[in-house]
Amino acid sequence: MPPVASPASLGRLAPLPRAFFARDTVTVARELCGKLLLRRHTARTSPPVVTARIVEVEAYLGERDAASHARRGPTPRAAIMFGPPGHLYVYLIYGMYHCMNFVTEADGVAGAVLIRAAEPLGDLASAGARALSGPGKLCTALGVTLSEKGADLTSDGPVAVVDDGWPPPRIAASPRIGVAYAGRWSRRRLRFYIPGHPAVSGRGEA
DNA sequence: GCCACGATAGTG
DNA sequence: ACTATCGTGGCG
Repeated sequence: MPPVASPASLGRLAPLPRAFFARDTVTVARELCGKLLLRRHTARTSPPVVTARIVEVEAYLGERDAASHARRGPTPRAAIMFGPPGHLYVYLIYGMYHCMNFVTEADGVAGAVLIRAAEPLGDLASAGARALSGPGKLCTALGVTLSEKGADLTSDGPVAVVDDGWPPPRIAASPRIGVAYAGRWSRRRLRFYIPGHPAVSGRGEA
């Protein structure tokens, strides 16, 4: 793994712009692999910026995708998936875990990318976190909850994404996790990950 | 108003 | 394989 800049300097990199997210969801998902996640904490007790490298994501397409929360249209929970791209969609699952997604596609078109795993860097790594493997664990570690839902990813808000120039050696695809109920959509290869990366959840199979 | 059910993860 | 725990959305 190549050396990375200090967390402080990463915090000065420009967040990925709205145009990055305003594209086809699969394209955005693939390109998010290897990017850096910036979590800004406001509490003085926390470091100002925590960083992690995204190593696993899933694409959730619009209303036609039987595994997507958008499948029932713009309900109160999922309406944000239909809104402008570059915003954070957070939901509570099983009453105890949060999952974080980035809204994609043009305004009016539903789409989102679920962030499933990341490699802790900087202060997080120093704190002893070996991996942020699984969407629930990732949100717990970063302190992302429903109160961050709707945040703008393209400003210097609570969550942002930056490109530090690290090229993923390779990106693999597989069916999505935990969507067996979705019929043929459960078999589509819409999960993207960096094969062999230790932070990938489950078996990071090649 | 009710109630079954998760885009999960830790324990047995 | 079992289950904690609660917001969401389908249904009445």
